[in-house]
Amino acid sequence: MISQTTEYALRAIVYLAMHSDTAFTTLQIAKATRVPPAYLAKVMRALGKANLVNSQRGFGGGFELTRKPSEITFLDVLNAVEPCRRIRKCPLGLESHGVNLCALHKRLDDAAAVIEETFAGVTIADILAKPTKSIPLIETTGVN
Amino acid sequence: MISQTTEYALRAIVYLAMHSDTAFTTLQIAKATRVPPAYLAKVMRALGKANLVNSQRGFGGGFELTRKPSEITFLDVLNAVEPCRRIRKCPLGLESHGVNLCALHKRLDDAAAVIEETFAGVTIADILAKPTKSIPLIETTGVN
DNA sequence: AACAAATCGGACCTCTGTGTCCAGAATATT
DNA sequence: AATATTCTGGACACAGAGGTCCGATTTGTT
Repeated sequence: MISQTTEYALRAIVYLAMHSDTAFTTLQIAKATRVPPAYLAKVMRALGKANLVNSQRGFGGGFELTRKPSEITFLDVLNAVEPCRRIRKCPLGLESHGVNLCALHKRLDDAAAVIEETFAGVTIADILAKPTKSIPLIETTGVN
Repeated sequence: MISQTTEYALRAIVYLAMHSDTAFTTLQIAKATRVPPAYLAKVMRALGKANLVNSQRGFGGGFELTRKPSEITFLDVLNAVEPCRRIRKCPLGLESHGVNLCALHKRLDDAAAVIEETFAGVTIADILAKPTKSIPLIETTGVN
């Protein structure tokens, strides 16, 4: 359902959110999130263009979030890398249907709508706050 | 969200449901549903393997549903052509996470789960019954 | 038996998502 | 000023989805 690229983008954003106010290089993020470094570089550029992260070149540079984790939603990240394609008009091109979707396409679009709405309501801060057995991106040793 | 192939498959199934107890050739279905004929042939084979349609070769042959529209769900069709990939274990391969998804992946899997559950609850009969302004696959002239 | 109508199966093509790589531009340190 | 570090932008490679095509096989009609 969700593309690989979107998942990578979310991992990176979550990682940055876990270590606020510090810049991280592509390589650092890639290592921590286990995303192919060269590909993550491309994803980070997309996140930059969407203004979700600031980038700083040169020595000591890297990426950091442009706003607080509580102000970044899943949908923001999704839209940055893979625009959510809703069904706006009849895919068959039937003139008489036009914008009035038939039951079939209405149902399909409803599914997309649910995802969109759900993701719009979930922030990165929610992910950090949620107490689960596993901590995002972190490998816990038996010591815990 | 939903693949092109799945949409094609649904169109074909809905079309057959609208004309029960008659066999239709790939070409007939393709024309009515506006799906590329050669590709629909491949999709129909998949639907046949999933036992959603019966196929009859030779003169007068074609496809028809194996069961009543009320007994075929969206999920049946989805699974026939594009198995729904849920997140079963940590995509990073973190040992400590394993089957206990972290908040991030839990959310992503939840989205997939919602689609899966929703589609499991919608039958082809529902699509036919639903009175909307537009009738699935049918171009209505101004006469209506 | 011969023929025509259909599906079946697989080979092949194209395009997009995923992924790699490298030269160039910006920036901090020395 | 020289150098090392890091992002930027684009070219290239690979795999899978979407799509085409054709010979082989089954089946009904004549």
